[in-house]
Amino acid sequence: MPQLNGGGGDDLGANDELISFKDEGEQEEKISENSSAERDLADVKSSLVNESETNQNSSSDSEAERRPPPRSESFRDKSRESLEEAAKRQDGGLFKGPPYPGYPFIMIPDLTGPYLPNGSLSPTARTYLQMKWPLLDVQAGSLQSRQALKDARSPSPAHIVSNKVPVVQHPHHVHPLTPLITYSNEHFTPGNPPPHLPADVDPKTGIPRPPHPPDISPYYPLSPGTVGQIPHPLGWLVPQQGQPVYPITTGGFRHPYPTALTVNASMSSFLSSRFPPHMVPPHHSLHTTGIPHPAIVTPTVKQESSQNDVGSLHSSKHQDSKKEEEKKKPHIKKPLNAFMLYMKEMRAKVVAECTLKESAAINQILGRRWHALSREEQAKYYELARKERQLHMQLYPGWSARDNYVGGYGKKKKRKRDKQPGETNDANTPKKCRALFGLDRQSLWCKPCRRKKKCVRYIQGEGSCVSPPSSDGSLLDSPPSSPNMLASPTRDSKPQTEQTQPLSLTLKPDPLVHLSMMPPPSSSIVLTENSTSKSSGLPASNCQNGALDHQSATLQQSAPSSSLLAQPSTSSLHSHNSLAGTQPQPLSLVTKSLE
DNA sequence: CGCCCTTTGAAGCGT
DNA sequence: ACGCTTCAAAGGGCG
Repeated sequence: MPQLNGGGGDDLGANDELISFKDEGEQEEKISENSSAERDLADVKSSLVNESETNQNSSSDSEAERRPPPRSESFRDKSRESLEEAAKRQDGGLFKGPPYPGYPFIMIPDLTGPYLPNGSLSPTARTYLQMKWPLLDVQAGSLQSRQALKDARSPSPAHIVSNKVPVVQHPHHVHPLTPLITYSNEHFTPGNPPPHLPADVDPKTGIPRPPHPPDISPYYPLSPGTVGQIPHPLGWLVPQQGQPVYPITTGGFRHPYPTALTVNASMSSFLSSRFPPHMVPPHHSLHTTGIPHPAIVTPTVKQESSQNDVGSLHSSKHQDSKKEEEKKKPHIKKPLNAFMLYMKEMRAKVVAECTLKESAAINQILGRRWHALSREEQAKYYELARKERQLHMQLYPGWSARDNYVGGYGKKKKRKRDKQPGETNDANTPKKCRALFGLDRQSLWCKPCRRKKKCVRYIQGEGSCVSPPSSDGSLLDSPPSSPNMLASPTRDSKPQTEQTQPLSLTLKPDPLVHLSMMPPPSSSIVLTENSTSKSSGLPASNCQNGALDHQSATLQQSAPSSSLLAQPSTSSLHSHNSLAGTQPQPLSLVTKSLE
């Protein structure tokens, strides 16, 4: 998808979002209404204002409503199933669940509406939201240098991006640092405005904002009390006091982080939100080279672009010195993309809801959820990601993803797995044995997998890589994350925002589901997830999956995979339904053979 | 200790 | 232009 982006992704922007949406929802768009991309985005963004309403309709909200009682603690105790299975089971409960009283993080309403007690926003909240989107008025100014670079490399019209972001509908005066401000204040500002900030004055209008009600949570997780605890939100941001969020290393970059930026309160708040206070080193007396910011990691992994090193690093010819230098260089991480932001935000919730802690499993769940998100919801994250990139760009003008790219020769390759390109993406591509069967069922793994403990790739007919007896569902809903399987279908079925966003929408069609889900769309999710969860035949996940009727769930679960794989189209949905009813056969792997 | 797993998206690299 | 690869987060699993 990203490739589609004509700009090459440099544009930071809207394009990406649009495209991604387009791609993912290609069918959807055709089916539903092929509103122009621009319009979509615009709508999405403008609609964000009324997010509360939207959210209420969204599955998430309903999910919230349906959130079952506290999860059972048993999950962990159970024999550990495959990540996938675990994910599925856990996933079942993800969408449900009442607000967690003790939950450490506060989520912003618009994004996490579903998790709000009532799924509704207080008037204030709305106000807050309304102020959210005036962001994209990015002033090319500070970005120019960097963007110039980018432009040089790629034709992508960064400037256009900044200007074009439809979101710009805000009439407000734009502060030079607007991007940051909006980014931070409006997007990330915690419910409690930073102490240093004059109450809540709208940077643009100068009019004091209504204080954010406590219930309004920051976009990014932020410990409720932490804000106050932090002497100065900027503490770690401001050079004098500490380190910029995206610290600028002495020698790291040609253009040190603009003072203005550092001073920018909003920025700080953003940063603090982006990188929650708890992440901030307790002592704000961080030296400039310190690595207080999560984005900057002590370079175990050195940064390669020597060009970044300014004089500070005497490009000594000695390796030792080089190493030292390298060590000195902070590792500036890539800005988080939309999904990463989403994960970051939601992971805690997922973890909280499920006892499951394995990131792999959780990520699977998150991946599904991501697909289940409505465009609007995703748009938010895309937008955030865009800003993130912008911010990152501003902070590290000279930084390039290349700096962290270790694919080159002689580089310590961090290569993880030798997965075939598109392996995960390929709908046809089965899950890896480990993912499929889990550690507990290694007997089912294919030989290579067993030997290596690491699944190379599922080979049809090979070894015992057979679809799990009852766990059929596993495969099927197995990482629907695989775009082909779920993503596209999902999108297809997903009619725009209004529609609920059950995890695997494709699975929804089940008549049963409809019946039960009539009221709140979310219910569908519940069903699906339940089905999946129980697919393994394991006890319901502790993630509160009990709600669903097991039988229906069971039926459902088996079918989807086949339908999905065979036909990742809306039609599949229906077929699947029928199938589900009549033929509860585990097709997980079988499907593959079909192809 | 360090990589793997897992997810999506962005971006670099190679052809 | 296209496709593949790497890296972002995260934390348990595993050699």
